[in-house]
Amino acid sequence: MTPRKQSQIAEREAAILEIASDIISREGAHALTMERVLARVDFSKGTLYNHFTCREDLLVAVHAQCFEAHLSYFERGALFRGCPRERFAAAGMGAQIMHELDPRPFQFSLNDTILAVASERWRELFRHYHRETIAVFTGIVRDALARGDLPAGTDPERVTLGVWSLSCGAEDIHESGLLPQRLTAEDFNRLRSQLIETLLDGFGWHPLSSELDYAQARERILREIFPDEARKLGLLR
Amino acid sequence: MTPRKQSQIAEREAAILEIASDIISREGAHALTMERVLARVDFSKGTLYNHFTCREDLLVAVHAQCFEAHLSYFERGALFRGCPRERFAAAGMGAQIMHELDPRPFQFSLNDTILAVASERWRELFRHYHRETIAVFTGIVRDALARGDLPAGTDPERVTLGVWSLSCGAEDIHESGLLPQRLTAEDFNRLRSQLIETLLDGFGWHPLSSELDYAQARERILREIFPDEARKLGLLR
DNA sequence: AAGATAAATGACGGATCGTCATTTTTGACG
DNA sequence: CGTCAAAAATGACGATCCGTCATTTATCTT
Repeated sequence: MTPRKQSQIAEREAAILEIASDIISREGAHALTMERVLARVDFSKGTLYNHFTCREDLLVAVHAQCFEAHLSYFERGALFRGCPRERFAAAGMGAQIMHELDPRPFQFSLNDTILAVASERWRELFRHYHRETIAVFTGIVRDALARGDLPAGTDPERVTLGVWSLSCGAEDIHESGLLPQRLTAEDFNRLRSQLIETLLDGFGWHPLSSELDYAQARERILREIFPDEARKLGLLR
Repeated sequence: MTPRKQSQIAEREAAILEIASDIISREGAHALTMERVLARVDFSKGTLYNHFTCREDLLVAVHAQCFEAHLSYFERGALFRGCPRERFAAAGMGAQIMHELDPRPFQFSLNDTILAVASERWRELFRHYHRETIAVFTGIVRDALARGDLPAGTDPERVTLGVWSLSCGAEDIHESGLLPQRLTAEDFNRLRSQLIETLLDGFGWHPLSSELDYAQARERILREIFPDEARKLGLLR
């Protein structure tokens, strides 16, 4: 296979994913159909099915890509020079910043049955990024445990699972439109962050949110880790 | 309309909901199609569409029914004679017991777009039970606030939202099969309960889980509130 | 240039959706 | 009971979407 040809195929794949992602962000996952992708593309159905074995496969691929995009932000946040609890918050802020730069509603959880019918290629990529993401957060929790910031015997995976669940669940509920009062995206993100901090307080992770100046920590994180993005969003300078 | 006729229509509706619920619990919501419901019923498509305007409408109706079924258990738990924190736990146990008696995987959150296309009848019924359920929990939180068990100024709705999010999110993640280790339903329920208790500790809701004998509280709740169900499940006597 | 391999095509059968003109049932009333 | 209007039930229909596969086209090898 000539490189020319290879890159053409890769471009096409990227284009499909871009279109699929656009449809999902505009109208939700249920609106993603192969026919609609085809309508916005200049090659045939058979070629589309060479890249993605079925509708679910494409859905998983979009999710995997989204995970990949988030992961780099999580990792940057985890590099913040501060105590583990600040680093954990910084990693979370990474996702929020990314979301504000490119606001695509996104569920990080995929149904079992959807994953099952997807191709091995995309399913494993999705699982890979999922594991990597969990690992970033769990790594920070382990650091906190090593320093004695968390009670000995705390299961690091349980902390991550709790935060992850809370985050996904809040997203779900927000998207269902069933919240008593309608919140702006910004208010909702603040609420979610506060709930996560409350949960971490519940684990006894020091310094507790009452012992930490969050406004200042947030300022430092933005300045030191996400300066360009923060400026672009008008959060800095 | 003669009563004979009316009850026949009501029976039919119940039958449809039962079949739909069965399909969903066996194969997931994606497997619910009008055609498959029709295949298990002895009347025609047009009649089915007299009861439910579209697939999504039926989905919302099933969810509303499930909410209704849970609500009575939540309410029973809330009547437990104990401190608010115990009552909150008792309400949650109600849902678990019901789930074990009739194990149907269930998401309490419905997509915005699904609710939007459903008929007003079922959508409003769903919203009604949703609000009622939230109100049960939020009522207990208010009682705790009134007694000074929670820090003054705590927003009761935020507590409920946090618990609800955590609960739904954990369910999602469990069903995605992405947990590192595979958990039994029982282990998962225990894990979820513990995460919720941790979150409530984070809110500073006294008595904290460390200050309370949970095994004993659980025993009392089963004995006093859910004696029949607990015995049937072999949790008592 | 010819043959072999890989990629692309789109027509097709099948499932499902939701509609609606038509038929059947029901109930009210003389 | 017979008539007739309203209500309920029917199922054929057009439309959308799925995923396949025999065929055509492009690319590579020698």
